[in-house]
Amino acid sequence: MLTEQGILDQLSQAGYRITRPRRAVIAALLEDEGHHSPAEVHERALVRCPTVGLVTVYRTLELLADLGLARRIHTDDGCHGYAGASHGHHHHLLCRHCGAAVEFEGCDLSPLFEKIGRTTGYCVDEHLLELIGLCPACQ
Amino acid sequence: MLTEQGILDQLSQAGYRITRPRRAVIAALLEDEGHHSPAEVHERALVRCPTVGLVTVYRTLELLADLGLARRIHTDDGCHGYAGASHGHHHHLLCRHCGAAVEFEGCDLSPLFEKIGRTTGYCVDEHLLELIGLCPACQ
DNA sequence: TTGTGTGCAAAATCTTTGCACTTCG
DNA sequence: CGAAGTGCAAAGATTTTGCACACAA
Repeated sequence: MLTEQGILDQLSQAGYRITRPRRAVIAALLEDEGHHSPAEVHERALVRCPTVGLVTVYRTLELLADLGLARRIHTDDGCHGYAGASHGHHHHLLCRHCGAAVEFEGCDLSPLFEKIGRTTGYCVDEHLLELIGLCPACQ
Repeated sequence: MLTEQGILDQLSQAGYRITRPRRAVIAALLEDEGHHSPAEVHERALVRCPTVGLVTVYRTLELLADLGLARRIHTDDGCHGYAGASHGHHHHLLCRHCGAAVEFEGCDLSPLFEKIGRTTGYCVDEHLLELIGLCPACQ
């Protein structure tokens, strides 16, 4: 799990400045394990830095994601969500009928990636997995 | 694989009307294996129904997705993409740098699905897997 | 014929950009 | 001090909604 301090260090090492708005965004992002829209992150960040603008939140989230310090999350409800980079590698399980979404973890696809990598020459380091089925209530 | 005719039948059975714009959207969606933004689907649909509006594309895609006849796909580039419902079994390997896409097969995720099914109570019968990495040329 | 479906235009969101001012280093 | 970072306002892009007309069934 990447801590706030760890992220700040990496930002700094990458040549970016540590500012109050950035601290606030990072803290807001790490506040819980969920993923949040830029607007939600902004709302939380305001608590720590009352002057921070939504624009800065967008820019900071993009920066963090590009540096691998945060992750972009995509779900049916609200695309463009972000989560701390190390908040588990979870995927979504969707109910085709009622649309309920559940997160799950523990997918170990490394063997598959290696196999694919050998076959295609690609260096696979990221993936998107979405499962679709029927939830218990809809079966 | 759900065919255009199959989708039309199901729409009809569900009490929805078969119209030219809807046919055009469905055909556009099934035209290839990829997933596309509403705007892309619209552009393709225009070939078959020159009067179809973007709004109708949005509404039709939403309807199809709700009925399970199309799927919403989320990726980093362009959220809100849609694909034919049965295209779930074609997987893509994308190069993050040059965008090259390769298809691959032979993913055997059944053990994972069973495990997830036991844990969550869901009956998993479809999935979307997308791998992202660097192609040999870009490494 | 009837009411679902459609297109248009406009509204509501969401995201990005330009620019002068701040502030970290 | 100098350049990166910020906030504001405005522009762009995307998605939704209201409404009168069109057309499947």
